[in-house]
Amino acid sequence: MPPVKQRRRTTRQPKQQRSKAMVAALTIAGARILAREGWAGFTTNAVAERAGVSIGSFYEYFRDKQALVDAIADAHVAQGERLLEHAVGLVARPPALSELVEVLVEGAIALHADDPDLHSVLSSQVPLSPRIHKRVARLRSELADLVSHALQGQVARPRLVAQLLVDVTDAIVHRWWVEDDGRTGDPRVLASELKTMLGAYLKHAR
Amino acid sequence: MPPVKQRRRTTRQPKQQRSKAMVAALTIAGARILAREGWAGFTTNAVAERAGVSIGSFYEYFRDKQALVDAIADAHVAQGERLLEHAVGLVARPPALSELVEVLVEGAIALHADDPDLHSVLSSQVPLSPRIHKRVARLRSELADLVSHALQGQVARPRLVAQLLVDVTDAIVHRWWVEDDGRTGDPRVLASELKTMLGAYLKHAR
Amino acid sequence: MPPVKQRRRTTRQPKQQRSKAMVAALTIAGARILAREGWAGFTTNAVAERAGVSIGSFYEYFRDKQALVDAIADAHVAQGERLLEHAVGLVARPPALSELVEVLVEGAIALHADDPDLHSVLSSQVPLSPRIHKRVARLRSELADLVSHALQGQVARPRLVAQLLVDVTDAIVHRWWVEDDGRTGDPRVLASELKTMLGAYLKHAR
Amino acid sequence: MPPVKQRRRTTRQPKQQRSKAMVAALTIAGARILAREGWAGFTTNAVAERAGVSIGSFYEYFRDKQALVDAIADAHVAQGERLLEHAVGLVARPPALSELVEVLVEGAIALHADDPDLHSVLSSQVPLSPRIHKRVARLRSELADLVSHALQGQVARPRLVAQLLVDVTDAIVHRWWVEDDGRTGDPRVLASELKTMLGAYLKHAR
DNA sequence: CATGAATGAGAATTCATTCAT
DNA sequence: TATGAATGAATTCTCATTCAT
Repeated sequence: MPPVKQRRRTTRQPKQQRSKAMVAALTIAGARILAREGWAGFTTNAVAERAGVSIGSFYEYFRDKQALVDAIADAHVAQGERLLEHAVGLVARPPALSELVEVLVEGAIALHADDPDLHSVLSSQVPLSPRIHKRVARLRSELADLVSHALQGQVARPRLVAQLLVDVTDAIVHRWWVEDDGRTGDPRVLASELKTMLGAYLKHAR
Repeated sequence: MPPVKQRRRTTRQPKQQRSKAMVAALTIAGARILAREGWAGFTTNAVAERAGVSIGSFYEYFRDKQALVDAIADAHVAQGERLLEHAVGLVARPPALSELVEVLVEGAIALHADDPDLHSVLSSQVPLSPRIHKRVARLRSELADLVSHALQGQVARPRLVAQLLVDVTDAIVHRWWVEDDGRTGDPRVLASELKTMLGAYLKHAR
Repeated sequence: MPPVKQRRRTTRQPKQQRSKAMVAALTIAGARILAREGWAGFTTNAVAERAGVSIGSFYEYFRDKQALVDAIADAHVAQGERLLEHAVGLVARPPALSELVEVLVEGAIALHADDPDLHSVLSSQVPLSPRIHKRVARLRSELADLVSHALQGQVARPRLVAQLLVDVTDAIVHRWWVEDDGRTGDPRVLASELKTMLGAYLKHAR
Repeated sequence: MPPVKQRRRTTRQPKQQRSKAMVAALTIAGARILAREGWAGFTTNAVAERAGVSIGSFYEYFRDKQALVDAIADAHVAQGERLLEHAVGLVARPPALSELVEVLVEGAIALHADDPDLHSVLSSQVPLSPRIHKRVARLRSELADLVSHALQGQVARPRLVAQLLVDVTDAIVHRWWVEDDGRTGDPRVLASELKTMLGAYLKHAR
């Protein structure tokens, strides 16, 4: 990006600034309504009102309702990506296998602990566009690549093993943390047992 | 003006042949629409039309839209229960650990291979009543009991291990067969690796 | 009516017998529903069910819903007529003015005490056909004639006075007994004062 | 499927000019339809169409159909209150008994001469909410208080007498002017006789 | 650009009535 | 005649979206 002159600092790109603020306000308002009232309460008028914006402006910034849904989902996934990047930064290179399991499971839990109501509604009621599904799939895939890299030389077929680790961890934590009806039992105990399972698997795959 | 609610609303039980046929036709039509067009296309008028029945008849047999949703979900879960019972019947008593893993994973796959589009819509868009959630939870719980019983004396804390086996298998198969956008890779290969993982875990837990 | 031979006593006019029973059952069932659930709960299917008759038979005996409403109203008015005839039979000929007032007011009260819920619904919610309105008007008119006759020679313009007596009594008792929201006060005290008023009027008109 | 009820439902207060005009247009259109076609023709779509407004706008200004009914009834009662206040203003303080009777009867007639078709439908077909019933009861009660005050020192038990005067006058005029099917006779003649009756009563009660 | 009143297609549901058996 | 399953027009109400100001 070419350096910008110091002049006109206070008024630079007022349109884009304003636009971004508007989009952010609507996205946040929408996420809140979705989390608190579910899909049934999520109407464009309700979102605009909560964002303190006219319904006309809503349609200035979003083509239609689905566009807002996508923006909310995008933001949620992006937040997940950020959490993940952060966690990855904390890991020793290369990590010990036991550390890998620990980080994977705790990372998944942290991920699902972030705005769990929104996460729940998003995954069980909201019609997400294929783009969002792809993005989530890509995120998992990249994570599997990372894990695969860490497993190089330690297990046979590291990519496959990595894929399994990531998918199992995410799927099971999702079920225990967001889908459960209180039937399954203490999720912390289960998570501990999950680590045992993954550890045993890695030891065996070595 | 909607009349004050105080009708007996029998919604005549489907005792007669004809009634059963009607309920079946509507349930099937509804399931087909749900599978093909998703929740958005699932309107009472569309279901009645596809079933070749008047909208009035729809409400003769179902109290309201939710009742049909429940019937569809019930039928789907019942089909799952039937598959499960069948699979259980095929298992040696007591099964070898390797057989247990085999049956669990293949059973889960068979379960999710049954009308996967419907299964997908049902689990990600449709507002299911608590009764259905309970029923699914109970099904899983009973399966875990079964597995737990088979593990008696072979592992420490069999109920916990069984719970983990069942939940992991179901969650991961659900993801691969129902949620996946074609990113993950060949699910058969993954399933095979899953068996390896569960086998390693059981061996370790012994 | 020509004398009927004694033969075929037990089976005479089975059709008309049955028909009358049917009409009566439906009329009574309809009246009960109207009284208990109001106009909102008064559906043809509900009436047929309560009468233990199929909806098809309903339409065998009544052209449409309005015909049943009219039958119910007719029966209610007829019951009123019967009460009136009875009361008239008890009155001295000619009655003293004070007795006349007494009988009028107490008669009106008795009239309104008969199935007051039905009476209330009939007069404030149900769309009655003009025929019924006419019949009620005629009943009042005939009563006024009766009263007028009793007043002959005792007051000037007896028909006018009679009309006023009848209308005032009926209107005010209707208001106090069926329309009142519990604001007006003790209706027995008011009724007593009403008699005072009517008495004073008759004395003055003499 | 009707969304779960939890909206704020402001039904924006008619603060602005435009809003008031809208509410007025819908109320008037509703009153016209009620008067001309009765409760049966009174559908929300018919009202909106007659008001030259979309059905959506109807629900922007009225929570539901009952809210419009209430508004129409409120407006009708308010008109009655206005007439009454006006009439009261014209009365000498304290009025002679004969003037009191005159004002009461003529006031009641004026009241019932205002939109008699609407008045009729409102009192015999429309399901009015308790609030409206209370308001009408209060209006009568206040009128009785007024009359009672005027009767102080002129009759024994003025409140009771006042109550009777007001109730009789209102009930009988209601019957003659809005319920009558042309059977009763010339209402003006009857009204004159009514005054005679009330006058005789008051003279006697003195 | 922003506003928010207005729109109207569309969804759920009811119930008087019919007609094949 | 009796039955009652079936019908479908009609009704209430919602909410995504537009457009005049």
